[in-house]
Amino acid sequence: MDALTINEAAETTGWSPRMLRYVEQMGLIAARRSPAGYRLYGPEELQRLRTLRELLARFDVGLSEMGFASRLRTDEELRSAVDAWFEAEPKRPDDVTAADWLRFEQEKHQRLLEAALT
Amino acid sequence: MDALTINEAAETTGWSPRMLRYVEQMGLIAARRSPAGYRLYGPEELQRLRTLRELLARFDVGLSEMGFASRLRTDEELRSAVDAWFEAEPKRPDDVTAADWLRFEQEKHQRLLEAALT
DNA sequence: GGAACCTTGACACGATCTTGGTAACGTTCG
DNA sequence: CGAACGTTACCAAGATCGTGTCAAGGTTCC
Repeated sequence: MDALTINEAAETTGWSPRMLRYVEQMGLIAARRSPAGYRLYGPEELQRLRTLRELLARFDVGLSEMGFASRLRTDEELRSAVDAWFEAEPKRPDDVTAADWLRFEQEKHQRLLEAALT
Repeated sequence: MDALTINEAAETTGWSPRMLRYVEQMGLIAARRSPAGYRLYGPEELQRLRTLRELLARFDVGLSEMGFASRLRTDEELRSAVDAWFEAEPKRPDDVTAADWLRFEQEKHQRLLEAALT
């Protein structure tokens, strides 16, 4: 049975148990639970936890920022609102047509992608 | 001459002057400057400022989170690192092929889109 | 049954973020 | 020139983040 309990997981990942719960609360890595409610970390989660640490350190990113990134990819409405805002960069009127067409194409693929993943 | 100074811009957008400077510092909306260094807000910026307010309020998002979203789309290395991390969701090996192909297609369009906007 | 674990919830503290205010100084314009 | 406005730089009150710790109680297992 290859699943570690929270203290063991903390041991091998470098996070504190407290932080593992926090990471879960941020919606980033939710361990599955034993029948009694104990968190169980499999190899997948352990690896992701280590990778997450590297990522945060390397780019000086915070957990809450990763939490937001997570929101961006689960909340479709938020994502498109944010995308729309950024895409409204100062542009001359003629840029619109081509760019908008491309955007439509991209979003079509996006929808296909999401449909394929459900 | 249709450009407002910072206090006027604050008036019509609902931001405080202090916050307009802060928004700029977050890398979200930089007004152009007069020869003397005064910030000048054109209709584009004013509209974006209003939209930004709505967005933040509607989704309960903070400026720093939008700042991070901005980082995500300018720092290519960061973006791919974050994407990679999220894509490493628990998935069975067979899910990969179709989804990955679609993702490739989507990214191709993304690149085209970015090229078209520069 | 008791030691050693797990759970959630709370309090706490330093660091950082948000936002306003003020000071010191340059610009615009009647 | 002087009033009204802009700039940056700094201080400060309150909120949030990251993290530890502790309490009250359930689980595991010898």
